[in-house]
Amino acid sequence: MSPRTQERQTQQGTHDLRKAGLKVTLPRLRILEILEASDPHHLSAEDIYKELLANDHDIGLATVYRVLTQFEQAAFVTRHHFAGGQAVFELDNGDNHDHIVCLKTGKVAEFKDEEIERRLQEIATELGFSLTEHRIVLYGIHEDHDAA
Amino acid sequence: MSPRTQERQTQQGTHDLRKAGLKVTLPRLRILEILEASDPHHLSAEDIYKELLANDHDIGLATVYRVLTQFEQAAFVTRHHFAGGQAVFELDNGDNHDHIVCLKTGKVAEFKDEEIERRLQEIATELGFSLTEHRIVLYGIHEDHDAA
DNA sequence: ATAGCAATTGAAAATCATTCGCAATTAGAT
DNA sequence: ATCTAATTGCGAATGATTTTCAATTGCTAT
Repeated sequence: MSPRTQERQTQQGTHDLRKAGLKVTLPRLRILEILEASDPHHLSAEDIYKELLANDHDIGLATVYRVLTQFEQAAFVTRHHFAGGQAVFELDNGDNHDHIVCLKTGKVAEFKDEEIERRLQEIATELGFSLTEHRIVLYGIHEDHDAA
Repeated sequence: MSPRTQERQTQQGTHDLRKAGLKVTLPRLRILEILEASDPHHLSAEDIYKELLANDHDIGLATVYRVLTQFEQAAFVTRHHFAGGQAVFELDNGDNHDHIVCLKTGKVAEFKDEEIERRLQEIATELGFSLTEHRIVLYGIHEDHDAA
């Protein structure tokens, strides 16, 4: 990552944090940077914690969880509970895409489809709901799964 | 529940268990019965455990978890991780429907839609996946949420 | 029916992910 | 520079689920 990019991201992060009414602290900036650098991958709190340690940043796991929860409330990130275990987080670019997970490799791909969105909206309305959000996760086998 | 219905269900359960290569035990039959009786509601392991106790069946919570996991592998039940906390289970009737959850009341409604299914199939194929299953959860506010 | 063995169970301890309590630190307003 | 509320780190606590292990039970071959 170029120093230029780093700088721009940090400024961006500072701006986002202020907008959300969160103090600009090193842990928050660092976590934002890690999320940005990993985009569009999905990281668990533990992943982020390890990445912080690997960069000699002594930030506690509890703080990572707290910050991620705040980021979620501020709509910076989205929390997913795919299969089993721990939640994963990804930067929310506002496009609210959906996911397809390979059952062999665990790899996650993303997609977004107008037809689906429109139809889900209709369905919710038919059932008497005002739709707030949706989560779609497809599970399947990617064709390249055994091509090493 | 009539004795007749009870009997039929138990026989059915016995049959299902045998087919799945599971020994026919009282805990497994009782848990199956509770799932059948509650259909189509979603029960947590704890819910089932409490229901068992309420009926004077001394079955441990660990057993409930073990049995539910076995039932999931045998495709008798589906495990869901809606918002927060504990997993919930429901009998799998083979129709693989989807869910919409009210954010106010937590109530869950179900739906199934051909158009959605068809389109998801297409999307998976376009992305190079062979689709195994899908999970859709809509979150919204039901219009009757504040009508007491 | 009955003995034998593997599968199953209950209870308690262990584990895993996540949250909380609290004293020490820090960002940002005055 | 000062003050104060927000934030952090650490360890303990929590909640859900899993594991361990000895005791029990279902099924299979007498």
